[in-house]
Amino acid sequence: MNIKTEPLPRSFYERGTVVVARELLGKYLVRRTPEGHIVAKIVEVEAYKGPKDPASHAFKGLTERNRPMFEEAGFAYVYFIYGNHYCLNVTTDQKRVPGAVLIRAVEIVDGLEIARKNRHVISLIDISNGPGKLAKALNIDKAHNGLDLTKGNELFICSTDGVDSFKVITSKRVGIKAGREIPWRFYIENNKYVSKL
DNA sequence: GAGAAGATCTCCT
DNA sequence: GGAGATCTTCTCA
Repeated sequence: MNIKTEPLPRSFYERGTVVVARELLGKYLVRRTPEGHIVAKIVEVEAYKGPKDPASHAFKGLTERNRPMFEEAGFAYVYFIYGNHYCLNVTTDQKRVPGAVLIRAVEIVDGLEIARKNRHVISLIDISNGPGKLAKALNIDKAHNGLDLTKGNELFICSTDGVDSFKVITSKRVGIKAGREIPWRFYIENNKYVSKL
């Protein structure tokens, strides 16, 4: 199986948020840094929408913070939370229709030494099995907020040539207080990098 | 301008 | 299994 170097096109992201979230599983997140590149397979995601989703940042309408969710699809939406952590999202759906997919966990397949250095942990799994962890491992912060993921620059997402078969598990979202009952969390079955079962 | 809450992680028991 | 860390953003006065 070979990883393509072409970023996914804008049209991939300009669909319903839940569909995009599901299809992002098994895709590869590529991060280019001065020290080298890191490639990470996406193994866990959550979908967040707009006015009908009480857990979403866009629930109460447009603010300066959630603006990327209302803009065009295929951009990074990075926000800072709990005084410690960044979370990486990908914007989806049509312009003015808020939507984003939170990338919750990845499996690093290349550039492991760089990621490990960013994280200061020994355990392989602990490097990237959570949204705050993977952002730190890939050295992603608010400087990447609003970055276009279809340009193939320092951060983008691409697919693979071969067929990577896996089973997708659907479950309820994690770490939120409102909208818990909506089953918009998706992950790859039996992947040990998934944050919680 | 102040206060509260938050899509989490880590350490401690 | 539980609580503290720690700061940005939003809301209200």
